[in-house]
Amino acid sequence: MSTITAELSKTGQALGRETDVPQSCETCTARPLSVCNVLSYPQLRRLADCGAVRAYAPREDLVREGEPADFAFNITEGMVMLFHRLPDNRRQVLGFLLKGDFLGLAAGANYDLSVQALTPVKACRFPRQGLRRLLLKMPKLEEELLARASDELVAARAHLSLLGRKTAIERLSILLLDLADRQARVGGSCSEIELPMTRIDIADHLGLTPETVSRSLAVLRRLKAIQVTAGGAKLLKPDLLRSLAEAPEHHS
Amino acid sequence: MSTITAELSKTGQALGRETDVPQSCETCTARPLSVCNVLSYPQLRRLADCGAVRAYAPREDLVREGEPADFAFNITEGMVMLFHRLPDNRRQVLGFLLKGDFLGLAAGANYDLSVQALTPVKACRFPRQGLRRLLLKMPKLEEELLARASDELVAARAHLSLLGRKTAIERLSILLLDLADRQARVGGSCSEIELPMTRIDIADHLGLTPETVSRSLAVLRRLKAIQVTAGGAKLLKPDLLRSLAEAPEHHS
DNA sequence: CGCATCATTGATAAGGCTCAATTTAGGTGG
DNA sequence: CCACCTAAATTGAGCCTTATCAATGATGCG
Repeated sequence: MSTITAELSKTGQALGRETDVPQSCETCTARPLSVCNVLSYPQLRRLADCGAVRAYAPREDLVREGEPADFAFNITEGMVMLFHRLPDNRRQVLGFLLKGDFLGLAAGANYDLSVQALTPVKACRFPRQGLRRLLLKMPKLEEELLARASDELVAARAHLSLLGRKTAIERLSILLLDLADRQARVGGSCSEIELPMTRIDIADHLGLTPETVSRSLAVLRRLKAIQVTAGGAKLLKPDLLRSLAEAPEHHS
Repeated sequence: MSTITAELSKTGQALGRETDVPQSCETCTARPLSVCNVLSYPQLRRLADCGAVRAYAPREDLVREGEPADFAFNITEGMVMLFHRLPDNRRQVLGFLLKGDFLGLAAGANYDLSVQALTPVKACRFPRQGLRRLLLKMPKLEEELLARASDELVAARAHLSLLGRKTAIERLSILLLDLADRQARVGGSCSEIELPMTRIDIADHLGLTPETVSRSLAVLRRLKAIQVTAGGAKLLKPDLLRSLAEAPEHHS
C-alpha cells in the first residue's frame, strides 16, 4: 500500500498533473482489490473522470429492480446485498458484495435486481454509457470485467447446488466460510467475520426462514464451531465448519 | 431457409469455393438460432474450419467436470443437460440446452460442470484456443457470445429464486412453461413439449425428489393443466400454469 | 427512556422426503 | 413377434426437516 502511494507521487511529479491519480483513488483501499487495478495511471484517471464516488447509508438502495440501468458501481467500502423480489413479496437474496466488487455492467436496459447497502457504503458510480465507451479503449479492463462476470456465473451456479441440495446446517456453514474467505481477502481477520445483514436477509439468501437460521446458528454454537457476537461471528473451528459444509448429516 | 440456400449457392458461384458456406453449415437448421448467425459467409467458413460436427448418443458425456476445458460447443440437434456433482453424490442439474445454445467458452482451465446428452445430439465442437484467436477478429461474434453469457447469468439467478423460494408445483409449472417457450423457438409446437430427461433429472434440476416431481405432475394432470405423454407433455392450460407458476398456494 | 425491530426459543403443523410396493415402459434375445 | 428383464414412473404410508405461529428477550435508535 505504501509502495503504491510512493510510486504514485513520484509519477505525479515526473509527468505532471495530467497523469496524476485522482484524489479519491490515491487513498482508495479498494483499488488493489478492484478492476481498476489493471489500469495504468492515465487510464485510471480517465476512468475516475467518468465516474464519481458516492456514499450510501445502511438500507439505502443503490439500484432498484425495473429502473433504467444507467449506472455501474464499484464498491469501495462496506457491504451491499443483491436481491430479487417475487410478485407476492417473497424475496431471494442473490448475494453480498464487498469492497472491490463490481456491479451492474451486464444489465440490460433496466436493472433486473435490486441492490441495497447493509452498512455505510462507498461506491464509485459510473454511467454505463461512458463506461462502454472507455472499455473499447481499455481491453485490459474489459477482460478483467469479463473474468469477474464469469466468476459471478460460477458463484451463482454453486449457489444453485446449495439451494437445491443442501441442508440448513450445510448452507449456514458454507455462507460463514465464504464470508470469512472474502472478508479476509479485503483485509479483515480470517476468523472474525462481520454479519451486518439481518437473519431475514440470511434466510432469504439461503432459502430458509429466519427462525431456522437462528436455530442452525444455535446448533453451530453448541458444537463450539462458532461464537455468535453482536453483528458478527467468530469461527472457532473452521475445519469442523468445512466438514459440516459438505455432509448432509450422518444418520448412523 | 430456401432463400438462404439460394443466396448461398449464388455467392459460391460468384466468388468461388473460398467463401462457400461449409457443407455442414449449409443445411444446418440450428444456424439461424446460433451465434454463427451474426457472421458473414467468409467468417462462417473460418469458424467452421476451426471446429467439427460431432454426434453423441443419449447419456453420452460431452464434458466431464474436472477435465481440461479444451473445447466449446454449439448444440445443433437434440438436448443436453448441465450438472454439478456434489462430493457425496448428490447432484444439481443446472439446466438444459437446446438446438442453437452455446456452451463452454466461459470455463477456466478445467470444466467446472458436466454436460450429458439426453437425446441423440449433434454439436459443433471448437478448440477453445482456436476460438479465442478467431474472436479477436470477429467482434460481432464476441459480442453475441457475451450477450448469451449474460443471459445465462440472468437465467441462473432466476433459478436461484425458484430453488430458494418456490413450491414444488410452482417449480414444475415454471419448468414446463420455460421448455415450451424454448422448444417453440427452436421450431416445435408450443403446447406439445418433449421431456427426454428422467424424473430424477427433473428432480435434480428443481431441488426435489423424483417422487415429488411425479406427484406434482399428477396434480397438474388432475387440474387438466397438462396431459402427460410418453417422453413429453401437452400443455392444455398454459394460463393456468402461468398463474400456478407465481402462486405459493392459497390456504383459504 | 421507550418503542420498534430483530433475535431467540418453543410448540405445532405441513410440505416434501424416505422407504416400499406396484405399474408401466423400453430394450433384448429367443 | 412376443416374452422377459430391467429401469423408470407412479402411488401409498409414515416420518423428518423445516415452516409457521406465538411468546419472550435483546438491541438500538429517536
